[in-house]
Amino acid sequence: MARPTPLHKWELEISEAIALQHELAQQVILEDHVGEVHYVAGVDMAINEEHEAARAAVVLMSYPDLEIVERHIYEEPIRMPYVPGLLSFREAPSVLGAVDQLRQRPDLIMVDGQGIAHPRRVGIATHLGLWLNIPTIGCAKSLLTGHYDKEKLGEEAGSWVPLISRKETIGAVVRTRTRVNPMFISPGHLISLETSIRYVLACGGGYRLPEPTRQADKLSKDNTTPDNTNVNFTINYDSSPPNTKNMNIQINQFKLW
DNA sequence: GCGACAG
DNA sequence: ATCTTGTCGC
Repeated sequence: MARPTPLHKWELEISEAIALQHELAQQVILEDHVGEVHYVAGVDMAINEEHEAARAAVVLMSYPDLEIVERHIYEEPIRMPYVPGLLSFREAPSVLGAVDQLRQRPDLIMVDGQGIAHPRRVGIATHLGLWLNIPTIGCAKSLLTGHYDKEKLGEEAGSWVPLISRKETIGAVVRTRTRVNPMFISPGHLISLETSIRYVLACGGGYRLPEPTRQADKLSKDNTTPDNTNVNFTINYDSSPPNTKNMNIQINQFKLW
């Protein structure tokens, strides 16, 4: 896939990253700019503590068949610690490294994490959508911010309730599987909440996670040496070294929320 | 003031 | 995210 023009650099101080999110929030589009969907991609990342490496994975699937078309892995040194609200600065660069390897451009991307259901409305799904200019959906396994009526959420797959923050609907709590903990779905960029929910349910393969994200999750965690079967494995040995020490000191000096 | 806090 | 065994339920 052709590399998009970089929107900004990723090596930022915490205060700068937060300021950047405020700017990016102004550019988010929540109307549907989703064309015909033939390909859906799922992205995820895993950490190899032992190697201090981040392994991002992208799985491209046909839609609506949900057959695996492409699989790519991208590995590089961890560049940031995990800071609530700043996840994209830790994971997005690696994810982009994996997405770069796609031959076919996805019509829609499902991301593990929040879209606009974020304190500044710029979760990792939103950030990736802005960077790639491709519709994205945030598919998180737990809540970051917002509240919802737990009583009104049905137990059956397909039921959902709105996720509210500051009197606004920022996403939906969706039961993707009967009697299983719900997923926190929110639009990333170039898509509406209604459409986001529709595609998440349409990509359900009988598991809690939507199929594209589930496949990417599996691939990123797979310890066995990736076989050459539809998997491209790229390692960036000389990317910018981790600057986690400075970050850890900084974390306590800013209001992250 | 205290708690909450994607992965 | 990651650490971890068995186990309850459809």
